[in-house]
Amino acid sequence: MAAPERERKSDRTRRRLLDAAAYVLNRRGYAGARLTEIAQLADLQVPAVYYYFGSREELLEEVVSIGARSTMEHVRARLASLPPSATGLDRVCAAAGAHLETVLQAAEYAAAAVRSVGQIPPEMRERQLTDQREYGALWRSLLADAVASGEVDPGLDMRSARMLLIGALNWAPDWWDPSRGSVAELVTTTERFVRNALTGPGR
Amino acid sequence: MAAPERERKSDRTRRRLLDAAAYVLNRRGYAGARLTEIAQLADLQVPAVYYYFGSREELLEEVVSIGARSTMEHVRARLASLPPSATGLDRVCAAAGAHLETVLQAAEYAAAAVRSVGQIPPEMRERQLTDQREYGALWRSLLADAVASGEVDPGLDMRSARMLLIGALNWAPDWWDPSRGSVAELVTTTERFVRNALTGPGR
DNA sequence: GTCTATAGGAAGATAGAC
DNA sequence: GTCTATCTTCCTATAGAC
Repeated sequence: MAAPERERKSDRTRRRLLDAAAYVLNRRGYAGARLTEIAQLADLQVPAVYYYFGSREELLEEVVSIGARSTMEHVRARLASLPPSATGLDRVCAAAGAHLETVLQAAEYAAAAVRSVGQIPPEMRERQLTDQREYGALWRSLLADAVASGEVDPGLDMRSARMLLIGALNWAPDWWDPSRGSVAELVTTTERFVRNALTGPGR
Repeated sequence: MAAPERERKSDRTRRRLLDAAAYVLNRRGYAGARLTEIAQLADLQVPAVYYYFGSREELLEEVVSIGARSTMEHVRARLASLPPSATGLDRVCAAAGAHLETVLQAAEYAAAAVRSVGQIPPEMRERQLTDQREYGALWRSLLADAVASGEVDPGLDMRSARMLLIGALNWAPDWWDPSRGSVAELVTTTERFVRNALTGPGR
């Protein structure tokens, strides 16, 4: 029995709420994300939110959590798809491209996660810290590998370089205008930019 | 007559309010910047704010405006101080370093301006657009010069590269921890990072 | 599941005393 | 200049009908 995994209506409504919350969170910031606006976007009245989530905070936290996880998954999947011949630097560039794709399109969630980190309440940040550290560790090891294989400019402090890199990617939702070009084009320039930045001059 | 330009008490209070607003704006985002918190930080009660500013919005807008201008001025000053022998790329790197210095230390204002752009109300953004365009134009011309003198990797789309670059700089306040190193060190790595990113590989 | 009605609180803003 | 008291609005959250 048990019909095919058809998504129940309830699940779809819940997802509509999360989608709406991610959208609003991106545009208004954490404090500015009002339930009225979120509910309206999801074609509901405010009280319906409380059928699905215990509180406004719980809803927003789930958005941030989904965003953080999906970015990590997308990056991991991209890395897994690379041929064994890929160098450490190739892997870094691929990760950068995948991260960028996620914050730009895969969902508003990733952008929301990334951009409201600085504004969420302390206890919530605490809970998200595990995921963040895991993602930070992934990048650290990617860069360490590239350094170890001698592909990276030794004149760079790796912690700073890593953060500059991630900053460049995370800021993209702020200025990127889909009508001015495809994600793919931007990803191409970005991967080149990253490769240049890390490789350095005369080798 | 007319005593030396001693700052009046009123001016000092006004500045305290602006400082407090910049601080809060950075940490809470645009919607989260409450007058109660701002006033408290400035050792005042909320109504006193209205003696100096017409509204909460007016106060926050002045913070953003000061931030945008001071970044531009700092960058301009740095560029003016370079020897005529500086190449286009040298100038780009110097501008990046100056921009970074400003958002990291010169004031909370610059960081506030840069980081809440995405959250401020539309009419306010409209008014700030002139300054932003001017700053954008400055960067465009810096990069165009560097391209013209053949110092830049022709494989890069310049608009994307410019935005990635500025993003990397603007994100720094989010992760930079003064206790882990000096601004000067970070500036050094950043200038190298930028030079690498734009120069490209084998020349 | 989703609504209407409403409680409870907090925020921006004003009035007017000092 | 700065305060206390207060108005109004808006938001989160709950009660309870359908």
